[in-house]
Amino acid sequence: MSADARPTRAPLTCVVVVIFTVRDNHPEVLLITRSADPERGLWALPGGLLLDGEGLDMAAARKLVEEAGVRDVYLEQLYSFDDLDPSAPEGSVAVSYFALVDASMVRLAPRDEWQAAWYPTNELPEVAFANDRVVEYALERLRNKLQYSNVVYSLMPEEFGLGRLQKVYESILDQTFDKRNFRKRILSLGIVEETGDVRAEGAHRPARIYRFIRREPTTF
Amino acid sequence: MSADARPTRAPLTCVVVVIFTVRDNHPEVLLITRSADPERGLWALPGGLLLDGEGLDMAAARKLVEEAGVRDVYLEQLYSFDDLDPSAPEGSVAVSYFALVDASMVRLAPRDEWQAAWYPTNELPEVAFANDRVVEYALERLRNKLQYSNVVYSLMPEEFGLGRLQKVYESILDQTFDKRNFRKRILSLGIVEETGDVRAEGAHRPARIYRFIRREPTTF
DNA sequence: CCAAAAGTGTTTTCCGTACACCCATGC
DNA sequence: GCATGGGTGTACGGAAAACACTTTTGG
Repeated sequence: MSADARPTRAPLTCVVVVIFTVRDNHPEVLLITRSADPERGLWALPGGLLLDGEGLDMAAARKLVEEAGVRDVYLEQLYSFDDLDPSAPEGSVAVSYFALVDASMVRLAPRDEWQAAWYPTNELPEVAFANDRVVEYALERLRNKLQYSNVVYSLMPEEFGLGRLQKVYESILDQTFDKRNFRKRILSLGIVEETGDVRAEGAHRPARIYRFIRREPTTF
Repeated sequence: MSADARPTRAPLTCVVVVIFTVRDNHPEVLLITRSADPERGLWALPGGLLLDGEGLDMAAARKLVEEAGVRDVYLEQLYSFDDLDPSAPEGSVAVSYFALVDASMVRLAPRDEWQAAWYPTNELPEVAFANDRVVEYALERLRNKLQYSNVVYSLMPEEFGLGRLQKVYESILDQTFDKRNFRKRILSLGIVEETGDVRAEGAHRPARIYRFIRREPTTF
């Protein structure tokens, strides 16, 4: 834009997606073993270059389909990092996203060349490209987002009991809540409604089943 | 990253900076008339390509120095847009930033080739590259940020009266506050301290002068 | 003396938190 | 009958909101 001719840089731009789920009361992210250099063989977040004619959101959504087999889940742009791959001489920009998926909806594509696996966010393996920083940042954003939005819908099945919902909150925020206060808060938000059904899940009283009134992002 | 060979896209990546200030009880942004195609002659946000060896933050900070003559102000990455310049065949990614400057610190560089001017955020001229969307997004983020951080320090001079500070909050949030409640809230945050001075500003009682204890970003 | 902004406390409302017991079920 | 999670109401405390008058100055 300026008229002078200082040497400029055309960094390679790619997307990277932090796909969260909650399994076994732990927040987990999807990692993939890299099949190409650099960092071949290391675990990394799903990501890659944009296809021809593709926008950033589209590329991130495509990764979700390719790697987790899900679409129409909560997906939000996170941050653009310029320092994840110091090996790129022309510089690199990684536009990161975070996504929330219900573990029961996920279908990991069977692969010959590389593998995909869920890792608890606090027990990541060695990862390429400082991807642990990206996960950390995404987790922080997710924790904030839980406070003032309904995005948790994207981590839940269609129908669920409030106990299950509470466990998801507790897993991500890494703290426990009083059952009565939690229910009061959630119900007062008016984001869930009773289905009328109950479901027996074990050797105890069956739970009333709820669903989200709107399965789309809402800010309180 | 994948082994297949679908055609990929290497979008041009640039930075764009929304520089906010408050003048005359209005939030304003710095715009520049474009001296080059495309969109020559239209107003646009300061921005451009990265210089060789430069990171995103560095490029944004450089724009602040070049266009507003300020450094060490609050600067935060905002969002990366992929649809601001539909004319670019290879695609374009604009990494946007927002900055907060005290109007009295700004020294707009005198230019032959193009002009810079402050515009109230609600009275933007016709702008290039959908920059109005970027401004709108930045303003929203700024409004949120005011609620839970001290970033307003970057919009204020070193020393100021609480009435002046309240006006800045009111200008940006476009609402008025009760004077007593405002003062209570600010003082209880413990982010400002009295200098001990007072300053007479007009035909009324002089105001006690305060300063920010820490002129760096803090989250409440 | 008048206009203009500075400065000051109390009351009420609302929300978040703390807290303990009974219920329905499977085994 | 016992272990397990489901389900319920009340009381307290702190923060935010509502609200009106006096002070100091310049002109």
